[in-house]
Amino acid sequence: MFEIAQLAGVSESTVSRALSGSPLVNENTRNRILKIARSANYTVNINARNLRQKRTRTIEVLIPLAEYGRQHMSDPFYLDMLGVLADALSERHYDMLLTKRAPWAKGVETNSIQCGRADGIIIMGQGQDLEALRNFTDLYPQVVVWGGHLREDDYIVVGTDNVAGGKLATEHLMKLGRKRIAFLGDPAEPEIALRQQGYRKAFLDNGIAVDESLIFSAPFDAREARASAEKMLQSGVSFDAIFCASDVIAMSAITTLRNAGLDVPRDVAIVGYDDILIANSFGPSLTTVSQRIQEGGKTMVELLLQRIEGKSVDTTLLPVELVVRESCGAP
Amino acid sequence: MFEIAQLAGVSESTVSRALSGSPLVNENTRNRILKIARSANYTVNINARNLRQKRTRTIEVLIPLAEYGRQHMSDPFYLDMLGVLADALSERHYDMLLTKRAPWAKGVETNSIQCGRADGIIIMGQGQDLEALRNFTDLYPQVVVWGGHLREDDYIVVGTDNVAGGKLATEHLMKLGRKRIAFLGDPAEPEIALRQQGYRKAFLDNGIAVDESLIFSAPFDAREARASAEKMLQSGVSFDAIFCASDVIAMSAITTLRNAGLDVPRDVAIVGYDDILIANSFGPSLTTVSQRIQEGGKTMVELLLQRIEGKSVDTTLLPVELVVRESCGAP
DNA sequence: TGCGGGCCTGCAATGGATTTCATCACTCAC
DNA sequence: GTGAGTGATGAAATCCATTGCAGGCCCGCA
Repeated sequence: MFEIAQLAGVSESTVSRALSGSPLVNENTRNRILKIARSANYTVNINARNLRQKRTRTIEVLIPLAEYGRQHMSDPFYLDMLGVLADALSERHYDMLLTKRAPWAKGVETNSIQCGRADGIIIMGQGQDLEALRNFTDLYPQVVVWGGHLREDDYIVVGTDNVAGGKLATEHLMKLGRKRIAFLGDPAEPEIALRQQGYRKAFLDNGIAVDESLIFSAPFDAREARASAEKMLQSGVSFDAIFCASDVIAMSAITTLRNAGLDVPRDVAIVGYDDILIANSFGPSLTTVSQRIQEGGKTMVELLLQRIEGKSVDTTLLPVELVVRESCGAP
Repeated sequence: MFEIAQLAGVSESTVSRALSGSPLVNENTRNRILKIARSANYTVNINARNLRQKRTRTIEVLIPLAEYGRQHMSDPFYLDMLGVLADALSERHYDMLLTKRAPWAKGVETNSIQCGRADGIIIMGQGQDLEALRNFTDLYPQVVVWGGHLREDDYIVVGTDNVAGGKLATEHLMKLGRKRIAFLGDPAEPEIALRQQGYRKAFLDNGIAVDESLIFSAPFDAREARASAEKMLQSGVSFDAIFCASDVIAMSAITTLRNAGLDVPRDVAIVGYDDILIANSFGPSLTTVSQRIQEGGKTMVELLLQRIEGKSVDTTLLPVELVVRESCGAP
């Protein structure tokens, strides 16, 4: 920067101001400096700037990513969300640091906010350890969490109204005349538990008793969705519809049922949750509860940046909506 | 850090050395300092460190991510790769900066290497503008590219032997006795072009003329794969097998064919490319050419770090292998 | 002529760690 | 007893940009 200052015949202060678009510098001076900087192929050093300004314009995003060792598949939902977040952040000139491990995990001695690597964190999903999350957000409030709305958590949560979503999906199947509607999903994940709650609510509100044998909620995640669907079949329990807690689960279920010679949706109707893009691309396409990924991602970024600026911010509950994607899935 | 030094009764130099694990500091002193630092909840400021050391222990990863505006879907292949990269990088104590836009794109005035944000860049896919990529890597050699092996490019490329892979896939279909094997994929992407080359080679090497009407290579990408498969059907060209340039395309094709009442693989056998995890989870599962995502991701990280350390490094060609995932797809 | 402002610009302090070089206390060998 | 060698620590320079404050200049107005 000193050299640029020399070339332009001004001080470093002026160069700095010119490059950062400060209104304190004269129009002509600025243009001259900009031209010189460009021709010298000069860029300000981000680290020096971060150090001085005590902020990094970087947001950490925490995502459960595929684990190849154990052949664990991560849900394409995250890929969609990542795309939206990348757009929303870059629009506001923020960078995105991607991480798999939670800052409170064992072996992680510090976190990116504390050590000045990021200004805030977006956490995708509450995960299983709700208390660790709560402790962390108590210490570092510059956090937004995607997930379900549990009691009075004091961190900012963005996500759909999972109970309403679960109810919506289930009632949709009821309206189709389905009598034995099963639930498939792992309630260890808070969001899924809420969706299951919505499923139950649909029955209760319609004066029907919940048949517990129809709730398949043994612990599993997407990677085992297919196996679980097979277990459903083998269990001998009869059903004519399934509310699947995610689109990936729904797609697995459809495949499994079809392989078993069943007709979807004639024999068994399916509804999913998420509305991920890939579900459109091959099918059969789904009726699904939209997670409003676009809206949700943008909202998370907005709220986080507001909180970073010190504004007080409230948790956001996104309204749910049932969408039908293309033709051949459940009607 | 000054405060920690005070508490421990030593100088800042010593604290710094103790915290960074320098052998120059006495065992006892180190432990004392570590204990104090922990109890004071102190962490070194990353930006100051980066500034001083002129390196960030951060790698930028460039990925074509989903674009919701135009409903563009990004291939789950990238999600798998992201997981592997995240592991490989964190194992070596590197962070991952995720970006959608190429540093040479319009409106991007600088790049992360130049401004000190990252030590190197991993670029997923050569994309369409080969020259821009070449110019960029000429200026900044700390780059590894995932993609196809084109002539004598001087940047480091990691990827499977796409020609061999294409040939392998095609010959597999030939061995199954298929006579009219189609190709589906967009050769605008260099990797795909090479796979198509392999497809042609399979015919030539077996003394069969290539039927150009079987090559469906109109420009499109994964988002339109389904539409393209439909066009194939409507074209009236008869075929009894398809070599699809990616698993996503293959899955779309399978769906489309089945919706049209065809039996896969009896009427039409399918082979894909990538071996993505999600393909196992719902199906029908695929015969596919493995991209060795795990191996490839690790290799990219290794080579990049070596180059950053100044070692001279060579492009790596991963051998191809045909894998069959589960039961119900093409045999 | 003198004074209050407005507009630019420069000086110098600042942010927080790393690292070179010097120092100092000791030991050991000759 | 002296010099070399070793191990641990500290002082101070360095990385590079930002910013509060002070100052210079010009203008208008009294």
